[in-house]
Amino acid sequence: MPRIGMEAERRRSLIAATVDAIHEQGYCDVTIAQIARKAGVSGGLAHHYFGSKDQLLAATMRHLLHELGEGIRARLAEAQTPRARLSAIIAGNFETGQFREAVIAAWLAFYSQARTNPASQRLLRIYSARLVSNLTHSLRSFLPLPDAQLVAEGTASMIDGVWIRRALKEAPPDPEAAIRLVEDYVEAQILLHRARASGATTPQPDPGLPA
Amino acid sequence: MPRIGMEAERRRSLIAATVDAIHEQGYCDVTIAQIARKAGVSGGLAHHYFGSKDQLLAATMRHLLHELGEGIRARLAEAQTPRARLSAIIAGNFETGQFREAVIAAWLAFYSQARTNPASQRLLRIYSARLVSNLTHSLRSFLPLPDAQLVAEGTASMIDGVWIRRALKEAPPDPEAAIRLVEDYVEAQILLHRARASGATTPQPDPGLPA
DNA sequence: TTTGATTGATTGATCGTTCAATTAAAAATA
DNA sequence: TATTTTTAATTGAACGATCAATCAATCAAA
Repeated sequence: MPRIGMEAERRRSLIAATVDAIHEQGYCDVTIAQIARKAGVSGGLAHHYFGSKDQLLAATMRHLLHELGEGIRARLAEAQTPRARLSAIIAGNFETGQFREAVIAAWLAFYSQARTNPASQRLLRIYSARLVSNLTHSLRSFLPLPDAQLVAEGTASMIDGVWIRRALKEAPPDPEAAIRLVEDYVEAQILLHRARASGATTPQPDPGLPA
Repeated sequence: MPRIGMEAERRRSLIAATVDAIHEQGYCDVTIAQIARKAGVSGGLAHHYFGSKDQLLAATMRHLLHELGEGIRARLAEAQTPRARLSAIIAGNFETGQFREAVIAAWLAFYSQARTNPASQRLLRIYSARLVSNLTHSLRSFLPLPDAQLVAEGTASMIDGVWIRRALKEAPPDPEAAIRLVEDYVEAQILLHRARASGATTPQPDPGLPA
């Protein structure tokens, strides 16, 4: 079998196998042997190309981040207006291929793992900061900076929340419903903050009882 | 040392130690020995009271779900109006004691683990369904059923999203900022859906380019 | 013949789990 | 009260299984 120039293909299939294995076995219980078998190679080869289990998992995470980022970047390049840029970011986060059960399982695991792994944490923070920054910038067309920052953080939270709640559902992912939920948030927030700014008497949330 | 009636105390401290250990080591790398040491007992005792590592982790999850549920129930009992009930649910989800780094780490791990563990999945689904049901019921005072259901799902997503994004931050958790974000969502959604229902010309989200 | 790809048996360490032995509080007995 | 017996709590050493990582041997394309 040994043909020349196998490395790229092996790396690709091992990373894909890692995502599937996490989906099926769970991040904690996944073994190199399972991943390798799924990729159709021996366990030794995974070490040969990635060095260690940790590095394979890290490479998988970088791959997912990269794919998501590329998808969003492509959509942003086509967007003509600030409002269209907002929609591009939102839709990019729920692109088919990303918003799949196996990928969701991997993301969840990485979020969990990033809490104790500095390298993973750094990656996620950079991605998250860029997302919020992009959102804030586009929102500035509609809102003053403090409001834009608030809504950007809210939008990022809503996106992550829709992702995480996917992990609990049985029905197949519904990107359109997900997008609608986030778009509704953005739309309503723009209206609400504008109304507040214009001094309209808007009903305030009930503070409830003190804790 | 052996005094009588230690079981309740040991169970409590072992569960507390489990949460802390997950926080420090990460769910995957946590060992019975570490948890036991943190609780000040031997590894054997953890098995004596919980049977296995899996059962200890499951008990910890049930404990967290129970605490969160009790907190919300207490707040709901004091709420007088539908709007106050909404705020009670939201505030309950960010109660100090729940909205802590260690607890967040544990929740994240459980969400990830629930994907492959049917028992954990069932627990999370039941909790999630109850949350959405409570939200929907209170929202019915402001919105027709389909809208109420949508906003309830959105609120649950926003709560989960704010939680998960906590895991990425460095600064200590800020319950008030978290509550404000979710309250803003609810408030704005009620206004938006009412405006749409009353036939007002509301700007629609930019559909963007087809995927 | 050379070279990179690939394997699979092996190793070494880790960790969940078990269990026989030990401790000291509580209960029973003298 | 003093002493013995009982009982639950607790330990820590030992076992067995799992798995990441290594590496010498093999294979086939160049």
